[in-house]
Amino acid sequence: MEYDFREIESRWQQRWRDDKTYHVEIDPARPKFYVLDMFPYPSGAGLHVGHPLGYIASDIYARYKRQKGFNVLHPMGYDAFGLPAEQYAIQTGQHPAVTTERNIARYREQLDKIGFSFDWDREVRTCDPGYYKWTQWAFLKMYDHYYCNDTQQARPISELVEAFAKCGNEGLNAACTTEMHFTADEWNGWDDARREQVLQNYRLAFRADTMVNWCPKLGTVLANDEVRDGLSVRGGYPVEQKRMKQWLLRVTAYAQRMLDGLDTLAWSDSLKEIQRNWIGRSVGAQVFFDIEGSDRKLEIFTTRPDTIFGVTFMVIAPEHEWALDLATSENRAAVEEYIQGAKKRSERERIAETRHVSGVATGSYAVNPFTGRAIPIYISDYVLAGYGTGAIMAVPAHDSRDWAFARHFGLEIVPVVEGGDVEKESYDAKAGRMINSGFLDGKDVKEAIALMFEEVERRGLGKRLVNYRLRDAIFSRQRYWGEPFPIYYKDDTAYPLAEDKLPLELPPIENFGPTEQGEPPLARVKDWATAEGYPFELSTMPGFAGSSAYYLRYMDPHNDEALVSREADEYWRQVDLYVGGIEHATGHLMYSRFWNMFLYDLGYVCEPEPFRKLVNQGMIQGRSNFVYRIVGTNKFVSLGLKDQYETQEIHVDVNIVKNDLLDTEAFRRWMPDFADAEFILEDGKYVCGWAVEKMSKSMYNVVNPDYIVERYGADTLRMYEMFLGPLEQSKPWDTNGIDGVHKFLRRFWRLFFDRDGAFRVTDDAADEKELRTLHKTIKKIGEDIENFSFNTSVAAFMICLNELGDCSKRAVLEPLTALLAPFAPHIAEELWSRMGHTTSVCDAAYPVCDERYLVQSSIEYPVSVNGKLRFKKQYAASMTAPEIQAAVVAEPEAQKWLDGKTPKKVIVVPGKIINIVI
RNA sequence: GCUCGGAUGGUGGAAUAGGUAGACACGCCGGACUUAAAAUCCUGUGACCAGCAAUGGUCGUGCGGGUUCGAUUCCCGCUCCGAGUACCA
Repeated sequence: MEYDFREIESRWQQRWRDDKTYHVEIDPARPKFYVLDMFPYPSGAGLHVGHPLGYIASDIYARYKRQKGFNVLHPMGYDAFGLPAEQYAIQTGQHPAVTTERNIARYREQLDKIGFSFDWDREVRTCDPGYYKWTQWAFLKMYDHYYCNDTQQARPISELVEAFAKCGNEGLNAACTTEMHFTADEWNGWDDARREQVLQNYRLAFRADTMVNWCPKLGTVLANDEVRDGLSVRGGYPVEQKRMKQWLLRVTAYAQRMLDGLDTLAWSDSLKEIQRNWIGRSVGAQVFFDIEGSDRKLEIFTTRPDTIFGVTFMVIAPEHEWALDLATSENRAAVEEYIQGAKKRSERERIAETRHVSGVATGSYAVNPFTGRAIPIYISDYVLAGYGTGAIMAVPAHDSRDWAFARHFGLEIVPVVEGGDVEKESYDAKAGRMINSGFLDGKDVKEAIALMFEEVERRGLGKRLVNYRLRDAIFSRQRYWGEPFPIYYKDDTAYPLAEDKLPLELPPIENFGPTEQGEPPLARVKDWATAEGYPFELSTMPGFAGSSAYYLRYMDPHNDEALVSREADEYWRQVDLYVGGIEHATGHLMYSRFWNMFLYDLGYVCEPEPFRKLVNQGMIQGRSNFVYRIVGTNKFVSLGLKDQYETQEIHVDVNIVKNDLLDTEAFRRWMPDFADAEFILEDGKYVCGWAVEKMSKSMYNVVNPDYIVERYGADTLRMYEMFLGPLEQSKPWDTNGIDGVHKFLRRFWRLFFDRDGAFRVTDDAADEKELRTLHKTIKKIGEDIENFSFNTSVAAFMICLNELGDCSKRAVLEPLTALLAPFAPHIAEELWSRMGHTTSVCDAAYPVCDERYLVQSSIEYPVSVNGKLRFKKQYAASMTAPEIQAAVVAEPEAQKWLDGKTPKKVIVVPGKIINIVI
């Protein structure tokens, strides 16, 4: 009987649907396990063979855990709001809701064919009003809270209002946009609008006038993680800096907790490192420098206070608010020109000119508080307005950028750390002996930093300060296809919508572009206002809003009363295993952690961290094939002969190439141009060239999982994707080689049936050798799954089959079928039921490894003489190292090499190796 | 520039508390079955040298050193590739 995977797979997939095999409910009697995949954005192109990689890995793990007795939550949904659907809508006029729905249906169809154990009753879609109600709800909660630095948690804004009325903001230690000071009398004298303005300074979701990344082509602002190299991540369009009034989330308030939390997570070191760099904590000193002829003091931040004696000038950013004020009358024109020039240049141009020194003197002077000398203040765009205070103390001797600037403008360079030649280049040393530094002379750098912190504080020049690179997240997008803000305006003052009015549903529109006035698409909606006529916010929320708490919603997806019930949250708690791409390291994975910590502060969730263990699957690249056309002809020459001609390399569809051999007939049919193509073959074959490239339509290297499932079956696809290589490694998809895995499944199938198709599994007792193979395999597969080493576990199955030979004993095949079930669930279900089981193999207990069968009675030792392998010898496993030592020296083979001499020493590594040193 | 990874046969990849390098698979060579093909099965397959052969020897995990009886694994110095980040003071 042949292995008819098509029939088997479709029949079992139907059964699983009908029986709701993968439906889960809270079960306090069983331990829970939550396995989550990063949910996909349903693009119009559908899935290619790379997308399911992570889903297959997590599915194997989820099924394994279920067999181990866990109540496994393994849901799936769609990140359905987003830019591509909207861009498509602008071009075609098709409503994003329609195209999104269509794409989701296509995704679902493709996913179903692979045999995942998702509980589809728990599906969420971020664009469902029933879902985004809770996205809006969380936003309102953030709007209604501030961050208290003393207690290190979010607190209700009402507490602030109370405190302000009593004693102003004196002694308040809260996260805020800008430092401000006011008294209770002042507060009580202000009207609502003014008070609201002050409160916005503290709210965790707030509106502020800040520099934002504006992408004219997309017509929207973007968060920092959505911009790379001055271009938008989506689309690759130029991004400029612009001052705009926008909604933001105060993620910076949680910087330290997000940093500390990393230590509690089972994430890869590289991912943690990416987040640490993104948060960018640096400890330093805030120091105020006197300005000559002014009451003002210039505030700077430095991580190297030890080098203050070497400060010979200061630099402020062109955007610094004092830039114009500091310009003396004779320098004013030049300063204005420089500021204008800096403003005009885009972020990209600034990056491109990175090493080009430019700047202008203000004409003003500050005073070095330690040397007492007057030092000039410059303006230069190498100082960033957005980091620290937008002003620096320049130490040209020990900072390469300051050095280049000093050289360009002929400024003094005073070394303060011994070593290096500051005439040639800066000496950016973090260790060494201090010189030219008064009371610090002779001290070590580390010691000097500590002493300087004390000295700066003692003299009242400033204080120790921690700075973060992390910026608050810009939360509004001037787009249509996103969650509307539950915010309305009265005279430009924002007010929150009452919670019972949620969800505020996205109104239907027909034209999706921005208005002529450049307003977001929602401005086209008549009556986009409250019942009282107050207009709603016109922008919508960004992509990361809907994906920040979706893992919570899966726990309790149909709850109308809460994001997640207390009962569901306390049972499922957090994601135990999260599988997804590394590209979300600084976006989704940061925002989710922030969002979760906030909900934790408010007592809505019981775990501070959302994702305990995280595995990043590698990217599947494309493997392109090429044919070589002789220039000016329609003749194609095989790879090995192409150097004899002048050829042109042409991408060819990988689906008409097998094992790098071209199907020439299919090639002629592929494109009209090639219909009368001629071929110059080698050994009667046309061999194609190949290269690893990104998987994309234009390279003709996209492989559709549907095609693989159709030809080889879902079980083969699943196992082959795992067999391809280590899960976390990026690797090209190569359909060559899939036969090996398919062959394995067929061989496994044939152990159960004889030539005539009769079921031939016997109840004979398994022999010693078979049991040893079985238990070795049980142990290996179990360990491999725990380590996410799925490629070696597939190999272990193959080895097992090679060792078993033609074994058809139930005692062996039954546990092996259960073992195989997570990898190849369809064939396992079929064989499991053929063996007489009426319950799903999903619920079969994971086979237990009997260690007795792993113990060997004797061990074959490789024996080396002076490190070189010479012969092999068996010794009983019970023998001790000294016994083996004595025995091996007495062996005739050993005596041959010893030649009568006594060995210097005999090294015995029990169970491993013997080495005789002469 | 900084940070973090990586480099093993024709190919994908195994094996690192230092201990028989190349598991498993693809591909390829040869063979069986077949009118033939597909499918299936068996055998060989890192390179080089010697031998009719069984077999034996030398080299071999990016490069150069070191530690060790023994290094793909540890240490030092490079080369190349990939990822992240980038005037972060």
